[in-house]
Amino acid sequence: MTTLKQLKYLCSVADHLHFGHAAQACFVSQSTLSTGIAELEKSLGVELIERTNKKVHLTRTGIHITQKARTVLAQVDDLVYLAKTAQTPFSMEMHMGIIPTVAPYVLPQVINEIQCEHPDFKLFVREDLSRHLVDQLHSGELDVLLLALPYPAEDVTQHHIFNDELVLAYSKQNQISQKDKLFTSDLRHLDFVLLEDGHCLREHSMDACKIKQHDIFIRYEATSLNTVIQMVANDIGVSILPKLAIDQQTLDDANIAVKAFDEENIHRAIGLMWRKNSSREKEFELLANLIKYSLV
Amino acid sequence: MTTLKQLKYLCSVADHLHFGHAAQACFVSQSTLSTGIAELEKSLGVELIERTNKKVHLTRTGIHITQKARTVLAQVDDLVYLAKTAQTPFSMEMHMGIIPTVAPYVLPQVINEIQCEHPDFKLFVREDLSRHLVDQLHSGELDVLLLALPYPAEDVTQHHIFNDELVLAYSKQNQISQKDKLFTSDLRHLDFVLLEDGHCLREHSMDACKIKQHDIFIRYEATSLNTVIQMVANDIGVSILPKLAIDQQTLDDANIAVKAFDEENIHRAIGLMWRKNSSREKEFELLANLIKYSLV
DNA sequence: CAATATTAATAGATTTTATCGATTGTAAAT
DNA sequence: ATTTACAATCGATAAAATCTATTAATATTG
Repeated sequence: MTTLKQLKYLCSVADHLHFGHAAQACFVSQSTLSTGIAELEKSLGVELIERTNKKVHLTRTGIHITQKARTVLAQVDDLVYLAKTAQTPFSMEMHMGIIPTVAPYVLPQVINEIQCEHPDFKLFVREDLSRHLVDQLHSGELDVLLLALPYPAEDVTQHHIFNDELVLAYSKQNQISQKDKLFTSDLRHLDFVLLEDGHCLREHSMDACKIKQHDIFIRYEATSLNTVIQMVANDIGVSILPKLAIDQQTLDDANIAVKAFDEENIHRAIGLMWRKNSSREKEFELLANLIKYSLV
Repeated sequence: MTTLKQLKYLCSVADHLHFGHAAQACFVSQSTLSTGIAELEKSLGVELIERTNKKVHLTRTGIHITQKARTVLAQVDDLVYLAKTAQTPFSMEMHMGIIPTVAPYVLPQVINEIQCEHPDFKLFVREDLSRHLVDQLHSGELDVLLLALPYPAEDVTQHHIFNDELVLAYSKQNQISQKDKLFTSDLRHLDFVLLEDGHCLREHSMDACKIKQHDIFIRYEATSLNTVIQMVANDIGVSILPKLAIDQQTLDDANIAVKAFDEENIHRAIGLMWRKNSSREKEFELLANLIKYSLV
C-alpha cells in the first residue's frame, strides 16, 4: 500500500540524489528510507530510482511520480493548514439562519460590522421560520441561528444577545390613540393584525402582553411585518411590533403611531442558538458580541 | 502524523455517516476506524465529526477537510495508475539522442511510424555528437540513443538495428570515376573531404575502409554531411558517405556520383544504446524493431 | 595494486503501531 | 423497564517500522 511517508522519502531522494542525506533530511536512518523506497517501488511495480553504489538518479517514471508526489504532499500540508486555521475564529465559512422578523432590521448592520472586522470571513445567511431553521441546524446545513428566544429545541445552546422592546402600533384614527397611558390589559377585545402562523413573533408578543387568542379579534393575518404595518396604517386593526422593526421613516410616511407599554418587560429576547457542544462555541459567542455592538 | 489511511476513513464516514458501515467499506473493524478518526482529529487539532450515539455528521471544518482529502486520495490513485501504465510500452515520454549523420535520414520515417502506431507516445529528440549524447544518457537526461555502433561506453547496452553501407562519393570530374571496380586500397593518397572531428562517422568510415589519417590528404573538414556533399561536388576531394545520406535528388542535382566498394562489410552499424539494466529495456527493443521496419 | 573510503542494501533485534474481538456506556425505541 | 443501536474504549496480539550493525560493491588514494 502506498503511504505518504514513502512519497516523502521519494521526494527527499529526488532532492538529494543521495540516500544518506535524504534519510537525514527525513530524520530517519538510511536503512529506513531505503526500505521505504523499495516498498514504494514494489507497490507501484516500477523502478523509480536507478542506483549504483556511487550514483543515484531518477528514472523517467520516477521523475513523473515524484512530481505527482510533491503535489500530493503539498495538498496534505494544505489540508493540515486548513485544519489548524479552522480553529481561529471567523476563518471558516459560517452558515447562519435568521428569522424574517429580525433579518431586515439587524442583518445590514451586522454584516457591515463583520466585513470591517473580518474581511475574509464568509457568512452565508438563510431566512426562514424558526421551526425550519432548527431542523436545518440539527441536520448540519446551518451552524448557528439568530432568532427570538426561548425556542423549544433539544441539544442546543441558546445565547441571549439583547431584548427587543414590543410596542403597540395603531392608526392615528384608532380610538386607542386617545389613551394617555397604555397597559396590556387595554388590548382586550381590540381588532388585531397579526403575522400568519409559524412566525414566533406572534406567540412571543402575545405571551409578553399576556393576551390569549380568544381575547382579541384577528382581522388580518399577514405574511410579513411590512404588510402588517400597511394594514395597521389603514386601520384594519392594531398590532404589536418589535421596536427594531420601526424606523423613523415608517412613522413619518404612514398614518401610523406607536406607543410603549407602561409596564416592565414587554419585549422579546433575541439571541443565538447552536448545537450543544459545537466545537465553534467560542466563535459563536464572539459573533454574539459582534452583533450586540453592531446595533448600538 | 496524518496518514492516507486516516483520510480514507474520514471519507468513508462522510459517505456512510455511520461508523460501522464506514468501517465495513474500508474492510476494517469499527474500532480500528474509530481510533483512526480520533487520531486524525487529534493530529489536526479539530473536531471533524459530531457524533452522538445516534447521529453522525460532519462539522463545517469536517466537510472542508473531507473535500480536500478526496482530492488527495484521487491524486494518489492517479499516481498509482500512472505508475502502472508506465510499464506498458510507449505510454511514458521518451527522450532520445541521435547523431547528426543519422538524424535527418532516419527520423522523419521513424517519427511518422511511431505516430501511426502509438499516437499518444511523446518522443523528444536531441541531436548531438555521440560523446555528448553518452554523457546525457548517463546523467539521465536522455533515455536512449540512436547512433553508430560500436561506441566505447561503460554500463550500457548496445543494440544493433541495421547496417548502413558506406560508399565513395566523388565529383564526376574526378579521375576515380574512370575506375571500373573500386577497392578500399584505391583510396590511398586521394584528396578527402571529411566531417570535422567528433563525428563518429569519420572514424567509422576510415576504420571500415582500412585507411589511416596519414594515408590520405584531408582537404576540407565540414560541419555537416550537406557541406561535405557540396565540397565533393566541387571536386575539393572525395568522401566516404553512408548510403542513408544519399537520395536520388542529391545525385540528380549535383555534379556528383557514388560507387560502392567491391568488398564485403564496408558499412557502419546503426543501433540503440541505453543504460545497462534500464527498466525500459523491452520498450527499447520494441523501438529498435519499429525503427528497422520504418526504413524498409 | 593494495588499502581505504563511500554508499546502498540487508540482517537481526527492538520498539511502535495497527488491528481485532469483546466490553462498556449512552441514547433512542419498544 | 427493557431492548436495541451505536460509538468509544480496553486488552491482547499481530504486524510494521525503525534502528544499529554488517555486507557487498565500487571508487579513490597512497
